[in-house]
Amino acid sequence: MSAENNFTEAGSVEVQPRKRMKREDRDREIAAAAVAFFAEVGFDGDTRELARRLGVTQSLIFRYFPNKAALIERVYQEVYVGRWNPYWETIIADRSVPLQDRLVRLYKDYSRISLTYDWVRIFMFSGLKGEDINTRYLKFLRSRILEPIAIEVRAELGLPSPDEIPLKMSEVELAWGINSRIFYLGQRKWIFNVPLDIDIDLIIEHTIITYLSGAKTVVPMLIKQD
Amino acid sequence: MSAENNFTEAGSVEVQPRKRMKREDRDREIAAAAVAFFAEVGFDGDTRELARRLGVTQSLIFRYFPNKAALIERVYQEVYVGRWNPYWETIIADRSVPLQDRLVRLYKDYSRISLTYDWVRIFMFSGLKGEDINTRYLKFLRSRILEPIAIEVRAELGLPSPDEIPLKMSEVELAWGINSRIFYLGQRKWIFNVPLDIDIDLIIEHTIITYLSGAKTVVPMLIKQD
DNA sequence: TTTATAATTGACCATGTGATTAGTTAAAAT
DNA sequence: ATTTTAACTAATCACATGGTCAATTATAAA
Repeated sequence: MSAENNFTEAGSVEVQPRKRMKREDRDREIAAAAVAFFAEVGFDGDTRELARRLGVTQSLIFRYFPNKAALIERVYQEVYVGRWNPYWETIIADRSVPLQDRLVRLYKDYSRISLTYDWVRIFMFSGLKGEDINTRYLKFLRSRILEPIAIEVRAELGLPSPDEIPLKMSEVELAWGINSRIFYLGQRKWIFNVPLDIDIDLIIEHTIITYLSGAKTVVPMLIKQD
Repeated sequence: MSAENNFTEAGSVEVQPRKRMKREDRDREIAAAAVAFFAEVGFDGDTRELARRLGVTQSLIFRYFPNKAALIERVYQEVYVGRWNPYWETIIADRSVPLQDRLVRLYKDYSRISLTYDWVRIFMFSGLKGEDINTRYLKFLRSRILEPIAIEVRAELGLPSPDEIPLKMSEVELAWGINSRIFYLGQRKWIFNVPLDIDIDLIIEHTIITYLSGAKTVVPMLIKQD
């Protein structure tokens, strides 16, 4: 958003896009176009085609980014770092709201970011390329979202807190289940071209219900095992 | 497997690999190497490097495959078509075995194929490339595995059969949850480089329990809705 | 209006890559 | 042994791609 500055007031004349832009603006424009472009064709997409889409010469891109790798690095920043919302981390622990509602709210909001075309595809392209950004992101996700969820589930079920019995890895694995479910929706839609027949928000609700219902059965088992 | 024909009987001398192979053998050798190679680097991997790994000239590859696209097509055949096991389809409907056991058995076996390095990565590479093989595969999976599972769940819960009340899309969506969970394990391991802390077979068991437990709660709700 | 600044371009280089083809040679057939 | 077959190679083409740099020109400052 905010990429458009050619607003047209009622009755005014359409403003032609500036031929020459301020460094900052052009920089942002290139970055945004790169996100969309690489999301579509992958990081092997060539810079000439990217330039063509920008209506600009290829050499201009290299006046804004020292090389292609730097441009790709910028794309990662825009998509992963730039779109993380710290609010997600706070929802989870708010015990004034029923756990099921918290999780539904969290994942409905999270999916608005992470189930976009750009996000899903770039995540896979970078993963397949072997970039460590994915590893780092998922570690972050684990500590900020999944482990907190596992802790809340303990409380919800009236089980001992992690202080008394440390979180088992399998409890966290269970929480991965939610994420895998959500992420797979994005892959079906944006990568595999398999339509989702029903509303995503509804699937999220079912996913949470299924998770909590399963946790109720499984987590007590897990804790008992040494 | 079966790529090795230089078997060495006890005491016999190591047989040197033939410089010139029969068309059939070389054909299979190239195809196998292509699977491994493209799984690693993606379909933009160049044929010269592939040839180097085979210990062969690049031009030889083009004597066996008319062009690179044909080689890639062969890779799809090897990995998707060639590794599907019809036995999976029969397990599901065998009501002499408890449903939970059937599903655990099915997915443990399925995961031995679909959670390999080659399978997972090529699936993503081809998906991102926009090939329709993924779409076709997932449609196949849906009709051969997921819908049958949803039907068995109806029976298990003593609910009306699909003859009386047709399967809801959301019931099938629920079954997608199993698959997404399993597939995500493969992605974590082979793409995102995030170690799985616990045994895959154990996760599969938990996944099935969670699914069935969730289905018990959700499916009756789904059926009632018009 | 003129000058200074910097955004933008066009031509070019070096290298990589899919594909072709004429020739070479190991191995089977005679 | 000799001939025949076909597996394999070396050289090469045409084009694509990341990156460079001197020249151009829109825009703001004077």
